[in-house]
Amino acid sequence: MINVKFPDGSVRTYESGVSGYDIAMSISPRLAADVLAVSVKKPSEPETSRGTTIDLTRPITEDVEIRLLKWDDDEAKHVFWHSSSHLMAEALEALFPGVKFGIGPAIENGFYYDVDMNGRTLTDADFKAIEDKMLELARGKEDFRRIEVSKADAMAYFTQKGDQYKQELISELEDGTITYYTNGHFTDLCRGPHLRNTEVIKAVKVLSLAGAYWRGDEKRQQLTRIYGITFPKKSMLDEYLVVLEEAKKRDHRKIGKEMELFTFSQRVGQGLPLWLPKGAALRYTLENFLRKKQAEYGYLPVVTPHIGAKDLYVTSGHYAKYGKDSFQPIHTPQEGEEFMLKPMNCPHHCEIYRSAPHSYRDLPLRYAEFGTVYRYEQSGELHGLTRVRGFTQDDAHLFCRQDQIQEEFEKVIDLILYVFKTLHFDKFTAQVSLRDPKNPTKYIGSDENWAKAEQGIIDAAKKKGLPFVVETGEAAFYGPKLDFMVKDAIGRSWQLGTIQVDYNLPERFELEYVDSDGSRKRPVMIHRAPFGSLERFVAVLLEHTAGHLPLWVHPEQVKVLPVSEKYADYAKKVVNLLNYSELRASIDDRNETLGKRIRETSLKRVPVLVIVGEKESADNTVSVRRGTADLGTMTIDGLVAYVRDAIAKELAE
RNA sequence: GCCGGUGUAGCUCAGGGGUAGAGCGCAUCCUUGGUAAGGAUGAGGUCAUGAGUUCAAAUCCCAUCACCGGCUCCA
Repeated sequence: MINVKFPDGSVRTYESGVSGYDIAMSISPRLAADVLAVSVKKPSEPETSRGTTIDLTRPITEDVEIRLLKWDDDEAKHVFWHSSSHLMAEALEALFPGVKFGIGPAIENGFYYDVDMNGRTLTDADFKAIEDKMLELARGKEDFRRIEVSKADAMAYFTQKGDQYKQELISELEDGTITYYTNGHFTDLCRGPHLRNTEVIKAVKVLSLAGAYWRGDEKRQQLTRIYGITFPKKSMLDEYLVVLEEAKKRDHRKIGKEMELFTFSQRVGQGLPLWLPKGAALRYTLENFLRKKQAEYGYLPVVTPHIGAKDLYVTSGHYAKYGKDSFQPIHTPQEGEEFMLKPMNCPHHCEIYRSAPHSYRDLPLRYAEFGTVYRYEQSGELHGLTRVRGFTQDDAHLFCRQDQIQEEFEKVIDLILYVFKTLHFDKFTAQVSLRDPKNPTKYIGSDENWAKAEQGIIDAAKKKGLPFVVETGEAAFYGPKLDFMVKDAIGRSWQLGTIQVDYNLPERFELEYVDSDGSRKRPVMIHRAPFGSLERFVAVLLEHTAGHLPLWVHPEQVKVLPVSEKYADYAKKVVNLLNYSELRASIDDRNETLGKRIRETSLKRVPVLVIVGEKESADNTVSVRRGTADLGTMTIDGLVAYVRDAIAKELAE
């Protein structure tokens, strides 16, 4: 007999070998019908462990804590979608005999399977057939059966089947640990866990196709990745599709067009954004906000040119690393003279540091620049404002002594958190990016410097109490990073703020300061950018707010609507007074009905609407509306005070 | 760069082997309005670009370019 402890603390006793499904049934058949998988945690596992998810049908043979997982648990969804990928594979095999399979995992929303179609091209037109087949198979109530196999048998099976991808995977597994899962006519190499059977899969949608390199290696075969999603209820699928549609409405490319913030021109070139007047206003507001804050933090603004001699980047090491994949050198009438468009600001800032000798007393020095840089991103990578070929970093480089790193680093974290907080980015992830020890040629600098830098970042993040995830192999080639990642409307993660500790560029540029004992020492460099880039930051800000920007950054804070053209002069006077008070206001005196102009102003997401007519012009007042709320009549001074106060409140939050 | 898709008016899109449509926007006129779409008239397109098939191509084929979804990459 074994003891099974439930999340509410109660304990029940069962025969050894009881399954999760049996346990659920023993409580209620209704529960058993809803349970998709079970999580078990052995007493030996640490307190923090979430337990291990296993098949509902697996025998449990020792005392455990269990959680019966239903759809609302992420672990259950994961099992559901993983099983769905097997169901899709079965459908694919039925529809396209001879198809070979790579891997087919669950993802955050749904699942995919990578398949080799033997040269056949799948298109959207095939989706319906795949969905129908999946539903047909699901209705057949196929059990998922777990089978343990020997490595030799597994290899023999997939060799006979001619699936080289599975053979490769098996070759890397240890004998005795290999399992199959079979549903219907489809058997897959798989660790599981899976659903009991396919019957619970009631709604199926094949979403999209993509090419995906086998094992993520662009030198290897490209497989067809088929994305799909499934649900236990048809209505859930419908809801999901609505949510997807809604998310698309928050796409910054769409909002940017609607709000007239930025555009692209094929003539100017791919990935080179053109900022329209309103977009420029938004950018300037963000820049000035940060300029002011950075001044408080002791940053010194510098300005450097958009190009630099090629040798500058040879010195920094960037040329060796990225030279081939960059915009190529600019030639001059002078034979052999070459310049590069600057792909980053650090080498220029290093040269500024070198322009004069420095005492230990001068440090830290914090050079800040909104530096526009140009990177020849692969064409397939370009994406709205989030990935472009010309962009402006809110860059700064801090040169400090070894004993100052910790404090400087923490102050940078404070600054970034301040920026994020002010703009209500509360759902960011802090990510510590370390080098990949298996791939040392990707990096420059000594092991010792790397170890120091990596430890410094981790210590600082811990000291600030910042929860972070560690990603190995994500470091820059000259140093580790602490990145602040934020998701866009459809869940893609983008790096915004970044802090990097760098022992390598100071060495390559032979930067020095004179220490208290008169000896020459090497400063440490911290690269940092709270926004990351203005372009990407604006993009993510637009998606987060769906374009309903905070008043303080909004490029069009107030729109003044005269009731009829008789009051246009008064309206202009109001606009002038607002502009004079440094508020961004404009008039809409088009020959349209008031109702229509109100509608359009609202649709354009202008936060404050001011309406003036006979009454207002007679007694020097305005009628104010914020969104859909009528704020009544105020004096013009009262309006200025109101808007200023609203802005101050936003900035203080 | 790779896989798949898309490209028709400023925007959103319909159409489709016999030389082009809607709504919105824009212009002009009427209307002079009180809190989410007033009316009329009009301008605007080498149907992304280039080559091909055809008596005839915006439509079919190919290439190129750009964009979209992924993959790879991201100093």
